[in-house]
Amino acid sequence: MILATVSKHIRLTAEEQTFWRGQMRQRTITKGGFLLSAGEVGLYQAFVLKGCLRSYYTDAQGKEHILQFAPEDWWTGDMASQLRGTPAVLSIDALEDTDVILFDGPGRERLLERVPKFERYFRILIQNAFIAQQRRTLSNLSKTAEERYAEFRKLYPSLDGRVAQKHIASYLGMTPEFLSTVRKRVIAKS
Amino acid sequence: MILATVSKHIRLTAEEQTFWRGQMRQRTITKGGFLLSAGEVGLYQAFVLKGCLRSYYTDAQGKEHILQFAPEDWWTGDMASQLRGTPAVLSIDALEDTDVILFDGPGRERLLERVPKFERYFRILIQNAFIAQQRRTLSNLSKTAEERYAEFRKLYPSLDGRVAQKHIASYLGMTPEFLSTVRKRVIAKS
DNA sequence: CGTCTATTTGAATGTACTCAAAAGCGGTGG
DNA sequence: CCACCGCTTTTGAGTACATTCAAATAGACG
Repeated sequence: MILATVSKHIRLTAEEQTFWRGQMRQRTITKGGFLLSAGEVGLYQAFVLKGCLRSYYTDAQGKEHILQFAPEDWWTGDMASQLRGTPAVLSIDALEDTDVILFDGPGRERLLERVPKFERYFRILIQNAFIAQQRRTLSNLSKTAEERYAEFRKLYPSLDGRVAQKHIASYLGMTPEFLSTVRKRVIAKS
Repeated sequence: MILATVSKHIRLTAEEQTFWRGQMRQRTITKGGFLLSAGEVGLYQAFVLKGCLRSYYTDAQGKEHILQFAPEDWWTGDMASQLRGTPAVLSIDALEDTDVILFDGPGRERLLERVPKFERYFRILIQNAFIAQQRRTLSNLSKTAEERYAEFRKLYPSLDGRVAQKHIASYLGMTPEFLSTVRKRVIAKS
């Protein structure tokens, strides 16, 4: 559950937990449904309880590039858009029927005001996301396609085989055809 | 100055400013000198007052991959290492004689304890860094070498021509030879 | 079962890399 | 002040990795 995740980083009183719950809404997104379409303002950050979302960018040629998968216990959202109220660059949709908990900007602000400890929680959350993102940049710069695929399987153990290969290819920045040949090599080795 | 940068995001009393100053140390790193060598624990986050640092990763084949340039007004450091006390993956050295302000972990904790508003400052700081890092990942996935170089010139206007091209190539994930040909094309267009 | 989409396979192409050599540039010492 | 040295950048030829396009196979879902 989400409170278990939160309490790994900060300790909350019963009253604070209640308030926290009051600021969030729950929703189910059916497979193929959207949490956010590029161009809208991304009102929510979402925590995935069950299922899997993907956030992606559609380039000028109409190609989709997956920035992140968000299976169970991951947060996702277009942070730049929510924070600054600008149109979202990212789209977010569901690869499976997915249950999420949603946080809007005002809800977060109310929470931060009432329970300042959450500043810490959010800081740690984002810090970890940032560190992970840096690692990914370094991977892109220094690793071969084969190594990156192997790395993906470690990062998202539950997703290999669960999401379409063309999506994994998109996340890794290669064509599905090429990933197909890479897989043969990687799997042969393991 | 750094306090100008800080006060863009949070308001500080004179007393808080004094306390903040007390937690930081200033240092000069001469060209070629190191703020951090991979393998050590990265004790500091650095704010650059003047000059330019680079943080980079050295891969198994001994190739260097630049993660970030930090000219004036940028923060840098190996966050994962500082936070978790693990050996740094990154090295950080000076491309020019560079004046920095240093923050160690305990200093930051004291500051957060005494002036909790800084949670907010650090959160915003990291949030922006995270958003920027996501943008870079998307660039790597979706843009051509030419477009990425053009983007670099926008992101670091002061650095093109100021740092060696081989370093820019390393940051962009291409060979210096190839960047050289890319430049010809990009500059011809502008 | 049949249809639609995803994955695999293969051939041809292009983009970026390696290696090698020439040209440019900056600093240092004679 | 100029000549030389070392390092960076440019140029070019040959190569490798990844892409595109096309077709065949396999899987998923109604």
